Amino acid sequence: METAQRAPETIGTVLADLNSAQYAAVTHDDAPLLIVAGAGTGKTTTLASRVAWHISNGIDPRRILLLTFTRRASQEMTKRVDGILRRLRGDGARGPGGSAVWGGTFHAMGTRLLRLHGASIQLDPGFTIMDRGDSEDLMGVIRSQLGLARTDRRFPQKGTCMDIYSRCVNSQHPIGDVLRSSFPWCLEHEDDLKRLCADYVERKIETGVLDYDDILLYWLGLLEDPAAGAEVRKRFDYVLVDEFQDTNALQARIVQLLRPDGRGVTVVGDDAQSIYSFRAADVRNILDFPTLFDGVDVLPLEQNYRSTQQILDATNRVIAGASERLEKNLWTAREGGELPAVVSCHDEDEQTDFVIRRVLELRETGLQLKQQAVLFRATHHSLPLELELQRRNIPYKKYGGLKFTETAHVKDLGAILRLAENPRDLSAGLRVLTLLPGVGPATAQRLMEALTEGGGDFLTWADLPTPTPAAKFAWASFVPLMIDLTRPDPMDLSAQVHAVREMYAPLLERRYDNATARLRDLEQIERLAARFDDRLTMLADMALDPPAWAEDLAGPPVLDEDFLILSTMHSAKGLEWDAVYLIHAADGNMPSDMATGSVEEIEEERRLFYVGCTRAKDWLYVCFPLRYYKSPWNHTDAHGYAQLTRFIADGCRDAFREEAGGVRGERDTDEPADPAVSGAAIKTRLRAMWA
DNA sequence: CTACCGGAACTTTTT
DNA sequence: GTTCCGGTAG
Repeated sequence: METAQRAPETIGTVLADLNSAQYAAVTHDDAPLLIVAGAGTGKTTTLASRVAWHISNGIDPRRILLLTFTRRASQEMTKRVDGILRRLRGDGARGPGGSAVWGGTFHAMGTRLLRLHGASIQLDPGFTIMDRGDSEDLMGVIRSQLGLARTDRRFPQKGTCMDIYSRCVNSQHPIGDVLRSSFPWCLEHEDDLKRLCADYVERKIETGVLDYDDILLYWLGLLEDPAAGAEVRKRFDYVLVDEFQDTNALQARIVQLLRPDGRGVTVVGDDAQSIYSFRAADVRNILDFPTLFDGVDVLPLEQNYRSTQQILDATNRVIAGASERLEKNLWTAREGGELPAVVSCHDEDEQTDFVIRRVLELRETGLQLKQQAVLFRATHHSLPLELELQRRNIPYKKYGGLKFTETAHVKDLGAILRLAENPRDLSAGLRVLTLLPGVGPATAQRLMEALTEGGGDFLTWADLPTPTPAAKFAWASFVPLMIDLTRPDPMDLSAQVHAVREMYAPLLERRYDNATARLRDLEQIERLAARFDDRLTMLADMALDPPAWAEDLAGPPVLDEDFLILSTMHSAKGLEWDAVYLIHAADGNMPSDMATGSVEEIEEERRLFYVGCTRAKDWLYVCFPLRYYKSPWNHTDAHGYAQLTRFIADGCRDAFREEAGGVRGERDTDEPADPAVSGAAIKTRLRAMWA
């Protein structure tokens, strides 16, 4: 507990912990700055210190905009900044207004700015936000309304349509180019896709709804507007961007227009870790940053504080195969260590066995479960492992994959609140209405039209006869609820959620199994609602930050709780663990068969694999099953043989040691004969002696 | 027009 | 296992 009074420190002593490269980056002047931060080089420390540096120079924190990739990253950053500021003030207690910095994701900050300034570009600041699933649903509705659902020449599914649309917007390329480069199998539908996207756009405009991409688009629009742009620019002296390698064309343009001369702009990133091009992120943004402004300085951070020499050697070899890169020579002072291992397993079950066995062995030596992580390419890759962990009562937590805010019951509740907030919101309305028994797409459509004609007043519905006999009962409680939620004197937010819950509970029970668990989630949301100032803010947070909601819904963390981490490699970005297990590292999964169409795609897979490997501090296990039982959906006993990922097989296999995943024979050979023992390994063993 | 059934086709990564 | 489509009963 930091409650003791301490003497105030100077910024100089605080920065004394930094190495010279970090120090130079932190104290760099206001010229535009690109920090090329290799994996594990203290990027977060550096960026947080730079923010603190600005503040210690007398800059008002509210004039600093700090854009991060996830809220987890932004919280971490804010925590560090606050920590430094406390040291400077000399108080141990929590200081006031610590997080006055504008910090968050592009989407979260864009939303905040659009609420403040949207009116000046004819955007109703009361807009509601569709998450990815809502957008797909709307796309699906239009898709069938336009008659594109007929089956004779199968039209791309709503999710694919959404991908195509989003890709066009984010890359700012015409649909023809996008189809040719990324969705060649959809080329024959180009004209229909155009109609579909055009309609989708119209619907969003008519209904006062923004999707993820719109947030960036309107933000850019705000900046391009002479009057509004000037207002927004006036707010910030400093703009710092984390993970710049994963920004897209729109985001780069936004940064540029926020500070047209580049002064006060700092971006941090690692081109070797660019892994979001499927979301239209463009490595060129970081490679070409030096040409974005005049007088850009580039500072590399090359000392890795994370991994042992042995692991770093291996990961440097993995990335050496990449084509175009910003020059970096990562080195570490953490000499020695255990060679990372390539673990060949007979089949998937053996892989599961191996991981669990080794995880438990390391735990025996004192390494907590949460210091170990299992990483994989696709969310479903972890399913067998999850089953086995459950069976054996080993706690785990999974990042990436299905979010709680994407589960049907949470979405239903959110849609009811969204409809109350914005009665024109079509995706919310159709979702809510078709929840009522006896109401299908057609009736829902009709009711939404009536509501819109009635100016969005839910009394319109009260005057209507019951839409269909089957809906009688639900309709009688639903309409009064909506009227109640839109009263001029609103109840407090928890009470609103409570009211929604009361109406929705019987529908939920009728519709889904394990209703009790789902109802518990909704109770949890009722409690969470108290945190928010208003409904609009809560809904935006739900849409823009699903992971945080997943954590919150999982309940308050138990203090001494320990759990194994499971994560997609994408979600593992920016994190680190003592021991890392990459599973399914076989060609076909890594690189994924879906992503071997072009050299660029394969290169991105290589970087993804690199990101996975570089999460490891002391132990790295790259596992792959030799034998796959194919086609999980048709239950034949067909199987195929797999090979180790080409990213190791092609030329850096000697940076790894070989290990067999089976139990037989590897017991004795594997134990501590290894002469090179890292500091961490010694600590672990020391601890284990008294465990 | 909705609810439900069967067959067919599809399964990457996420703000 | 899922989603999507078309057919059919009420």
